Amino acid sequence: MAVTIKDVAKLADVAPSTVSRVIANSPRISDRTKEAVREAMNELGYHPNFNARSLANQSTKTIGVVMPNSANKTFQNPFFPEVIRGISSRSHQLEYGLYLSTGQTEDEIFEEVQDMVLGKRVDGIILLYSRVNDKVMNYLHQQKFPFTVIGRPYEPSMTDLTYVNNDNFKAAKTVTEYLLLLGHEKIAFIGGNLDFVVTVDHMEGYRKALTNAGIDLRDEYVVFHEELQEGGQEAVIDLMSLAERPTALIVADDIMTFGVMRMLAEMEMSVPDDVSIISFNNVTISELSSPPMTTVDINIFSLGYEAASCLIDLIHKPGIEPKQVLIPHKMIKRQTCQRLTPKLNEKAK
Amino acid sequence: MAVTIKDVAKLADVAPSTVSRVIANSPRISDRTKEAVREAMNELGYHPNFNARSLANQSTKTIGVVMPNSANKTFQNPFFPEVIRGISSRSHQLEYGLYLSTGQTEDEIFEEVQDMVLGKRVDGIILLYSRVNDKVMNYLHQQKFPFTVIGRPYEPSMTDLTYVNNDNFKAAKTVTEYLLLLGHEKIAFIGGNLDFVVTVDHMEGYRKALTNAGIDLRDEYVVFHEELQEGGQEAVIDLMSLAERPTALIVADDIMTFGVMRMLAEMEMSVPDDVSIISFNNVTISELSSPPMTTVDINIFSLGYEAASCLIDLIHKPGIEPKQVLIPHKMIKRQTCQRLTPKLNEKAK
DNA sequence: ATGAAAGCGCTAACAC
DNA sequence: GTGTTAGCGCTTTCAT
Repeated sequence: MAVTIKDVAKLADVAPSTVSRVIANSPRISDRTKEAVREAMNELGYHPNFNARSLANQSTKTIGVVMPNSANKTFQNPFFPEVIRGISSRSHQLEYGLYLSTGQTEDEIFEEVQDMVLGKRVDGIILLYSRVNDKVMNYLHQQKFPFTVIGRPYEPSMTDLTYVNNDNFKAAKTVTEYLLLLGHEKIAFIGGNLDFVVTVDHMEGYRKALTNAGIDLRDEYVVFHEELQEGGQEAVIDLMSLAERPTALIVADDIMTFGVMRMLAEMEMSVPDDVSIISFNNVTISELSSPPMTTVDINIFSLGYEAASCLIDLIHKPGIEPKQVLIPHKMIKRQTCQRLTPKLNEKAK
Repeated sequence: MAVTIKDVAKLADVAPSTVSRVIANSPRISDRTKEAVREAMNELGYHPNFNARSLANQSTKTIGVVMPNSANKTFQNPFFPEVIRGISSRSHQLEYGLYLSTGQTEDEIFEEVQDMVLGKRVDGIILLYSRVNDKVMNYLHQQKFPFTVIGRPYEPSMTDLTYVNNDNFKAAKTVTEYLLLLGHEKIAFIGGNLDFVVTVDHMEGYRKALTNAGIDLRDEYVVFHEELQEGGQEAVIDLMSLAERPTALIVADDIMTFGVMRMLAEMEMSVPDDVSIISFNNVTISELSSPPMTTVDINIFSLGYEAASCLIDLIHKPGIEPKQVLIPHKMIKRQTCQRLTPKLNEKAK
């Protein structure tokens, strides 16, 4: 079909194996022949066939990126383009390609992952989420296939995994303490899907801070919602229907916060005068809410970048120690948090 | 290494070719042997090797997705996850995988694309953008490699391309007319990067509507900005510094609109009381601006879905006629447009 | 320093 | 219906 290594060999008057060595830039080939072969390549417009290479090499130079089921709107979150940008960036540097999962349901994704590993379609996999008791993660683990997780494995027993994560527990704790310092005591927590480990960690941080402060955790103040924007809106309805309205809200995700703020505006409640809000992620549009939201920057790009780094390391040195990378976070104070005034406290009742 | 077709053949006591035929579910194999072979497969846990298949077949069953250079923030737009979701959905149905470009600059991307086609890494390519005089598009075209474009080719002469697009000209024209009907005459246009064909089309639609209405197009009212959110903010500064401020804004992209609205809020100008805004795309967060923005839904998911459909068609039937698919758009009226009152007209001066 | 040849795992043309 | 065999294009011992 196309021009192959043989054609080049013929033209350069050498053996195919020599051409192969030139491609690999083997030091055992004389500069003279290297030159000649390269010339022949150019003349013929030779380009190595990827599949042939992969087959002979048992290596594809591509990494699989597995997203959560895109059936629901999770995927709409600007979080994903940004992690992928991070992964992309590092993969490109290290000359790895990216293969994307396309499944919409958990089962479809599981099938795809099996295909990727058993069919040797990729050299390693990055999991873009960490769900409690996740089939895919268990499978990869048990297959001993190179993979890294963005987030933390749900089981402490999975100590031999490589993952990159934020200290979500601490972030949530700090954020709660911050609100406490501002005088808030009725602090509600609007979490994401409880199946995701990050949600659990947020929850625990929130709980811990309250406990430390000697404040009872009220069940009515803790709600979880899967859907991003709709969830935010529903959560607000639930929370603001309570006899004792919260004066501050901790929201799992910036996009959700947009929903929260929208609904609050509709109720003619003002942020931060009537209620303070702080959330997580600091995606790019976050600074464009009205008012701009206070949030925790979790360094999404780095999460992706490091995950790719670790994975490729894992691929190159199979026996290597599992590594846990913690990406720092940082509170970004903008305009949705305010000191609680006694007057507001009244009003809230 | 792993279990191959030969192992299965041996166990089932047939020839390797028979096993291959069973995989392809060839009708020329008796049900009896099919059963036997399948059993052997299960017993051994056989899974076909992808690379071997691709090599023998000259077909990879994967499609390359090429994004604009992610170095700048273009990529942050929720537009991309959504097109990809569309592409994903269709590809999955048709059992194609997705391979993503990772290059950050135009040159890097070009190199990658060459690799994909020359290295036979993918069977076809979807271009997620359409830039004026784009190297990649030209290359693909000249190589006669199967590809589809989301957007319209910049050259009318490229009549043999398959692409899926919105009628961006018409959408922009309609939107301008709508503002005109609301009594606005000082209508500004905030466009995206002029290198993108969509920007040109928007521009033309805007111009046409004004001309039809007998209104002169003022150069000061037309600004272009590459960066999404920052661009929106800068544009507002420029526009509102004019002696005669516009009373209405047409913004190329919802995300930009967030920036626009943020800046307007900072200037204490109210939307839609002081200025009306209408924009394009209707990404998911669009309804969560305050106030919720009026925008044109361009059906992003369908753009991706159809692009994948067309491409795979192109791959299966090489000689097929090029096709142009037009995805309908729809104005979504929310709360950022208002009839111009004489009083407002005064104020604007 | 280079060549010959086997093999990566699968498909397909050709036999029977 | 099923087996034989020759590739697909590259890498990699093993010779020399």
